[in-house]
Amino acid sequence: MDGTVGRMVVGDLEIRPSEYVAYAGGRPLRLTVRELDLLTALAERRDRIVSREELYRVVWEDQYRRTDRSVDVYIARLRQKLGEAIPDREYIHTHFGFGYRLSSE
Amino acid sequence: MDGTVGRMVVGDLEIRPSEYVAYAGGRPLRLTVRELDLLTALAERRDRIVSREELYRVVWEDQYRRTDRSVDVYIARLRQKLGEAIPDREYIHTHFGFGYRLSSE
DNA sequence: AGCCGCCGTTCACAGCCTTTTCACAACCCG
DNA sequence: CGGGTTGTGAAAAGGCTGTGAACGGCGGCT
Repeated sequence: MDGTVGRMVVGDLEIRPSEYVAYAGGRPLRLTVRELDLLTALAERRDRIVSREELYRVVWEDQYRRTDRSVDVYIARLRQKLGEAIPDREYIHTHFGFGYRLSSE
Repeated sequence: MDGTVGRMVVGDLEIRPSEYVAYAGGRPLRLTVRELDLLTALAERRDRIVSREELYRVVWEDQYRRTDRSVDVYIARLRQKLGEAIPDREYIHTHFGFGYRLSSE
């Protein structure tokens, strides 16, 4: 993935794509490469609704197939890890029929 | 739906079809796809009386049947959500026997 | 090589949200 | 008032999403 920025902050999240790390409330998250790529893609588009297709194109660098559930599965894993790190806070919102949105509020 | 514009303003409403969002008084509305499509169709024709048939053709992309109440039901839902967001203000007007009109005054 | 652990992909199915349909009340207008 | 039109809650139908689990590939280690 390219086009990344050195450092991005979304609420209590800090993402450093160039260093392949992300922090939640100061503590490092244990993310895999795909998870970090997906989180980065969302962070670069914070507060915007991003379609599954766009996410797939950017993170997987391939053409999206309507039946592919990869994005959903990785969203679930991100939610899980973010939820463990920072409870009582929803970062990733579902937009039914479109995709997802990472919120900074 | 196509032919949409990047950004439309009607009174305190702002609609951004390309981003799949609409704001009422600065706050985002929680609209479904159909609701947003219908609001967009009305906004594109603001201050004009639009027939049910035209709305159905544009939003549902299908031929309108006189007995179909879908447009009415979605108008009701839009009114509900707009009313919650901006009370004491009627945006969608009924024109008996013809259709509806979104007003900007 | 064989084993092990981790990661990415795919599948299945429950649960959820949206859309459509229906029924009846309320409304408009001649 | 009467007939057609519109408003709206509720239920049915349809489609989408969440998520645990299974599978296979890959790399590291002994």
